Amino acid sequence: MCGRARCTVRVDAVGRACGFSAPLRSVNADRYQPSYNVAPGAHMPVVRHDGAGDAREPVVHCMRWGLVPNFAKKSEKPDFYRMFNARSESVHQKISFRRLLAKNRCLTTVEGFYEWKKDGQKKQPYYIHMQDGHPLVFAALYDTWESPEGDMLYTFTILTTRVSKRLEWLHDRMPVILKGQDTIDSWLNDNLSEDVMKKLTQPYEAPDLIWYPVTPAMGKPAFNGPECIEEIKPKVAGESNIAQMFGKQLAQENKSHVNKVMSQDIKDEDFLNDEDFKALLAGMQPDQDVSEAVSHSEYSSLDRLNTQATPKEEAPPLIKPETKEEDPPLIKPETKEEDPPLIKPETKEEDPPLIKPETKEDHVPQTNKEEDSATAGVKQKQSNLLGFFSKE
DNA sequence: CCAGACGTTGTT
DNA sequence: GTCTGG
DNA sequence: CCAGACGTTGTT
DNA sequence: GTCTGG
Repeated sequence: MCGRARCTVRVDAVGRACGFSAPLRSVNADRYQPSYNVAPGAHMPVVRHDGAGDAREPVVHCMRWGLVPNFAKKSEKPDFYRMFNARSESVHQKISFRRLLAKNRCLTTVEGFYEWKKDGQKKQPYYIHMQDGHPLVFAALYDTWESPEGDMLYTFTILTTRVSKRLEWLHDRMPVILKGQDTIDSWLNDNLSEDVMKKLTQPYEAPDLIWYPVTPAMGKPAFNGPECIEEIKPKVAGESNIAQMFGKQLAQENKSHVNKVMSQDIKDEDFLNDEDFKALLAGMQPDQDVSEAVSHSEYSSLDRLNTQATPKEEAPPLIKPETKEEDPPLIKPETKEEDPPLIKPETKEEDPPLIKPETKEDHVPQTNKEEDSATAGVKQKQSNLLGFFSKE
């Protein structure tokens, strides 16, 4: 599945990432805060078609992740976590999604997403992304919901599918990644047959989708800087020492067949690098000044790629997830503070202060007051097609 | 007819 | 909105 | 998705 | 465990 992502793509690069050569009009771009750790509820750039007939055109519309269906009760707060994913296998038999298939398909682009793999008690997050740093294009559906105040809320959900063979050891679901222009166009334009649908929702198998472990600190949504995607050495039971060496070696082998994806011309400037991001946090415009940066964006961090980043095509998982668990490493790693002893010593001496030390932690942006924008509501003109999705 | 649900994970 | 359950 | 809280009384 | 918040 997909419940967390890095979304730092610039709004003006989203269209290109989806294969549009001309710049796209944008809607509510101001609400989008690029982040290395977006969760449902956040605003993200989405490409959808707006208008009908001759006026029909693709736009980059910043919407909130997590579908709030049109019929949601106005009496309660919108819940962005209930439907942030939609299973592609069942999407046409689910009431909440089926209605969106004809006219409300859209795309969203992220540089990568996170999955947590449980290793015993611990959960280790991994960052999954294209080896060359290009954004991933996800298939998505959007809907609108009118708030009690009369504002129109746009939300979307990301389609998921079973995982590719390669990703199997990590997880069992993954987002529907559209690969290639034909696939993207197919999803966006109004001609979906069952066959096409099936083809589009195949799990992404190519070896240029890679992953590595990242700091567990990114589990906290407020931890949303570039550190989120820094590779760490997994301190995971069963994945240390030998396994790591193996992974490293394998990753190197795999480096030999890196291939380029899509024929588009995506440049460094399309991504927020660390400098841009810091500037952004500081309230500056990413575009102005901010050195020329570039230096160590995607690519330098890619050089540090190692550890079982890329399991082989059909090779079984390097590390058998179930096989280990309690296996002590051959060589005792240096003192791990986190290591739970077999028997819990009661040394746990956390004296609760009478008064909670104030958790200075968040500077979380303000609440979004979905104000009435000049945006016209979508004129949904029902039209032809789609007798298809009435199967069971 | 009206009322109520409408979704995804992951877990042992 | 649209489907299921009573 | 993960993180963090999870309660009452009565008070200035 | 279960709910809320981001």
